[in-house]
Amino acid sequence: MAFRRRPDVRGVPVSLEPPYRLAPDATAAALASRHRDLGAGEETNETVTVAGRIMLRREMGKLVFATLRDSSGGIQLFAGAKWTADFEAFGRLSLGDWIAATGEVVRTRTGELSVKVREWVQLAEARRSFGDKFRGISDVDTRYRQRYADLWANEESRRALLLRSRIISWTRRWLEDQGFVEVETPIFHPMPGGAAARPFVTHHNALDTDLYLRIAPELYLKRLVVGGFERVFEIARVFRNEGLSPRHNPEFTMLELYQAYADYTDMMDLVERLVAGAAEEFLGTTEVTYGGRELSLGAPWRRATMTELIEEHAGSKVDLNTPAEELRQVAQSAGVRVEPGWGPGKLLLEIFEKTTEASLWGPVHVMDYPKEVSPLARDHRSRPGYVERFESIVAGRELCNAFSELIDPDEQRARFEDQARAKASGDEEAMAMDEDYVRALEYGLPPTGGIGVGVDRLVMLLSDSDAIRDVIAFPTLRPEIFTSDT
RNA sequence: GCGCCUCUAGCUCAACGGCAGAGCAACGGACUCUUAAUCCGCAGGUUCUGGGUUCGAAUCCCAGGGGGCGCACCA
Repeated sequence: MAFRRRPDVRGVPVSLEPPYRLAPDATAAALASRHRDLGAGEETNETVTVAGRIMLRREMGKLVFATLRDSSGGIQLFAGAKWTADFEAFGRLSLGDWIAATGEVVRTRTGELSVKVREWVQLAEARRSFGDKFRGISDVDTRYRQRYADLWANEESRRALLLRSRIISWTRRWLEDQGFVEVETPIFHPMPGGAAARPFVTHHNALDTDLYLRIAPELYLKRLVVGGFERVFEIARVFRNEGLSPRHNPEFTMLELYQAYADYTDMMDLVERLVAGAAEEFLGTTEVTYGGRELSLGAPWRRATMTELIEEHAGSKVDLNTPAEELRQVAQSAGVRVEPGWGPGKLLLEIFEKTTEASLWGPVHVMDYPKEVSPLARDHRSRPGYVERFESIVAGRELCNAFSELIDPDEQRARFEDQARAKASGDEEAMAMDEDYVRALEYGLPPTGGIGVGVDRLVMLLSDSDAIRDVIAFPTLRPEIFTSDT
């Protein structure tokens, strides 16, 4: 794409060299609130320095009005030949230029709060245009690739990223207030584990060994619980080598936390309080709309078992005791491509995902997954063949995955062995035996509840975004090919 | 990976087989209270790329590239 290189500001440089530092002493928002009562046509003696980008400009002969925007909002600059230094040059500023302006706070006769510019300096030139001054940039590719331009041009983009920052910060405080300790665990893993996903592989030269970018921090966080951190959490960037979609980015952020002495029902309470609390904090209500559809995030959320939900939505009464042949038939008639190695647990999960999950709007905790598909969760206390695991569906999507953690080292070893067998027979996402993790469990992991929450999805939910890319500053894209005219 | 859609001026979009256009931005000018200022003027193109059909292609066809959406996979 070609760009406009500004033809030297009509031969006269607006300023020779931007300053190295400056001290703006007012923001647009602060001025607006401080001078709310200033009447039209009134002037103050208060001299301020504001800084930001020129967004709009209206030339009126010997007067120039410009709209300056800083991170707090916008304010008008009011320049006039009679009182503004370098007035001619002021009128030649481009939309998008950064400037600092000093002058008195006034309200114009037509009622616009303004800084009456005495002195000003150009801080940076915008050689490229920010697009249509009214419609901004809407080309999706340009928006994500040139996020710096998108963020200036589109209020919605800014708003989503700001909300992301605030949600993460609020979550951190919220957890710390409850005694959780934030930790950092390795991103390089000698073997991928803690989730079913294909990893990215890299290589360490000095150790001459392959390392995997983590697909989940889970196993390290539980090692920390073994080590005595009774309540830990990590806001972890994780990496999964899978397809891109409006809801999937290869790197995404997961909040994982582990709480000793808790079980999965405690995790249900916790996620309800987290999501409802964040909604209350940032939207002022737990009654939200997502994609035009109503959603009530207030606790408590519905709790139902996977088999109950299948019966409700698919009309099939199936569970782990259903004869394998019948399960296979139900799965096939639901459109699942059944593979030979699948046991009843896998079939049940597939039936659920195909027939039921998409029609759930939520919020609902889908409880009690088959043990066969949950290698890290503890056996259900009363339902043989199931584990104490739940996923919460909110706005039709999986928001979190949690369980009463498996704490028995022998059972964990057996589960890993099953996984290793699945991997050997071609399941690329199956886990491998993690000897060190089993060893950690042999030192004793107390009963523990754990949960992983998709942070990007939480932000999407509260910002009413339908694309994960909207809540990630720099989403993964195919690398751009640069040519001479880009 | 497969299917469908899409790509025209810096930006947002028209033209849909018959002279490539508009608004905004840019550039020159007028204007002492504008608010997407207004007005006058001027300039701006490998219509994503390559090939084909046609008297004639931005438009139809084929191949490639970028992007979007859906499916698959997943959170």
